[in-house]
Amino acid sequence: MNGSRGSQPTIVDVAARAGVSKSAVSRVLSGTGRFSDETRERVERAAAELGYVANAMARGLVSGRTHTIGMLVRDASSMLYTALHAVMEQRASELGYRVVTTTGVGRVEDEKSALASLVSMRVDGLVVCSGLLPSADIAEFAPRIATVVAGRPELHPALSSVYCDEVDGGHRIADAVADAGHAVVVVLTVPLDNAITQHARSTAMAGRLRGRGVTAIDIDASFVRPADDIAADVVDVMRESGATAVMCPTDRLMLDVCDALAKRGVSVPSDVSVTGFDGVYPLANDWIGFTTLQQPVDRIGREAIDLVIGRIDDPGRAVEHRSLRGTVLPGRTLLRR
Amino acid sequence: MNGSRGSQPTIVDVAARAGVSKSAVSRVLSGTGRFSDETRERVERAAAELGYVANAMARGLVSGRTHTIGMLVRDASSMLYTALHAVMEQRASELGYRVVTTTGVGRVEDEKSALASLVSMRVDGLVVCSGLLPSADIAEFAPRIATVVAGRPELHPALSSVYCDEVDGGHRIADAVADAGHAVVVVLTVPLDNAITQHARSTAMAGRLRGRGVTAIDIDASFVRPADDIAADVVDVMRESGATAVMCPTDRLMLDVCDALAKRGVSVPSDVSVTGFDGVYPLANDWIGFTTLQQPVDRIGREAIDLVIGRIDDPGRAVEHRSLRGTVLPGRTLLRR
DNA sequence: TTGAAAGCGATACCAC
DNA sequence: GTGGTATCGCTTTCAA
Repeated sequence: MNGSRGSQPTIVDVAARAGVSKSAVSRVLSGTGRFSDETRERVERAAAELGYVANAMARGLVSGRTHTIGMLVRDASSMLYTALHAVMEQRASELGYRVVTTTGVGRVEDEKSALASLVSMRVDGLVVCSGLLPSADIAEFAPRIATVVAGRPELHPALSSVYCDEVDGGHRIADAVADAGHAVVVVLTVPLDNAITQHARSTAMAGRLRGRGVTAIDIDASFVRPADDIAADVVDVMRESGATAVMCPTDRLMLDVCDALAKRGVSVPSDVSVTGFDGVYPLANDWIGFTTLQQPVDRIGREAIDLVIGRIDDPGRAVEHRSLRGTVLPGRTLLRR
Repeated sequence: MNGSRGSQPTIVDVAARAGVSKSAVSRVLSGTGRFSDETRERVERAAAELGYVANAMARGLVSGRTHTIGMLVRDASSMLYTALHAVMEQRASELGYRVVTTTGVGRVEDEKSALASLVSMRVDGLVVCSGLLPSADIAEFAPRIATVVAGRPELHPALSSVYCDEVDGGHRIADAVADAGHAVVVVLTVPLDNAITQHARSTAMAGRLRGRGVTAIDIDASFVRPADDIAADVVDVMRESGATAVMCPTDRLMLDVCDALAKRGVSVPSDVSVTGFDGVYPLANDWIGFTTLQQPVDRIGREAIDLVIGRIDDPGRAVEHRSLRGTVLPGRTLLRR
């Protein structure tokens, strides 16, 4: 069967065309073993003429390696994951690996199946970037596949991880607010089961504020709540308490809240100061001017890849947890009182 | 060999544990053929106990189908591709397909190899989302794999495509500027070889302006030029010509230009009106207030998936080109003169 | 140096 | 219903 119909040419087609055995083709194309220049030339020409692309499945099936790292992201439209994705892709390619990405579409079940799908592809390593999936579901595969959790604090004993120090970050941005002289501050908090990272940072913010004698008022910012409802609460609380600042667990929510506040006649920052968290392009930009905590996304992504590949090369390597500190990105949305 | 070491359990391990043949396991797990309840129960239990995940490579090798759609994106950090990605993932999962994504890291060579890597995985279909890769490189695989180009006008006779009507979009946003009474307008133009889409839209903008008697002044906005240099040119041209508006080929560039202009003491929109193109979250947001042309990303993504899957199911299906119209998203950055 | 043959893990078609 | 067996496309011994 030659490539005349729909199917892809195989190594046998190339061998026939080149007039050599399929073993020879395999050696030439994978650059292993010995072969004459003549053989090499014939094989390469035949392969090119046929538009031959090796079947990674067959190859992986026998070699047991795919040179591929699977990346699970929570939400393809989140700028943070998107930024991580870009960094990892870059770093992996420097190290001779390919990255394939899958995502759940928001529900835990989907993420589980997305992860299983990566496992079924027998990727050499796994990088999980999702604050949603429970540790246990990830750890299940860790004994068999090099696995690293990126972007969330994950202290499971079987999983390595690289993440932004959420507590430190929450403290720093809270310090910025306290330093600016705000005495009553609204903190939008996210429940633990919504997103581990966001819960951690909002808790840290509120804690630090209180530790500094600032009155911190929590408002529930569960994912199910429309930003508009949250903004309504913020307005009410501001009226009752005289709060002068609002701290958000993400830049994204910050944007929605600013928008909703504006529609209720409350303008940022003249009526109220607002801070965010994440600090990823494009929202982290002077012109937009968000005051936020910038996560060290470049380092997180790069080190995550280095960690997985390290474990691929040496499965016995010890589990590591790397906590990286972010920095406050000053902007126009936080005013001195 | 059981799963005690690093390797994953196979169908043989499951069969042994369940005390049945591997054929039986295959039938139960894939739900095809007949089997008794007793068999099913034993197999399912054994599989669960072993944490068995079928090897997609072995499966794909024999079945010839992977139920996977490969998506090539230009740049994982571009918001437009990111938005497309999310929509496609969603739609594909509704239709029982998995999406795996790879990206080049900016260079054509990388994109070619990313594409080849998708082909080597023998994905059932291919969606190419990149304004960078030349048609010929994509078309090469089209006879063998269902291929659709999304997000760029692609009229190659072997490739189906879905895209935003760039010319219409350029006209509409230019009309908005002309309608607002601007008589001299700067258009940031991108060369054809930088990005086909951006070239098309900027050309359309300038053309329409001139057609309406507006003076359009082109400024080169090649990718290699820093936004700051572009902004410097804009300031010079404004001074010489009295231009009152700047049209950008993307929201992203618009953001950078606004920023650079602000740093030169030119504020938007009081000193100069600015428009963008793309209209994707998070920049398309009332609070940020960009006046831009919003691409119909949801429809593009959805229809791209429907097209590939259509061609997977029926390879003989005719090539289609769907041009979808965008809409002007009014904002605060375009002022009446 | 080269080719023949034995798998890799799953499916599908076979008799039983 | 069930279990053997050929097969998918490739890498990898092992002889020649």
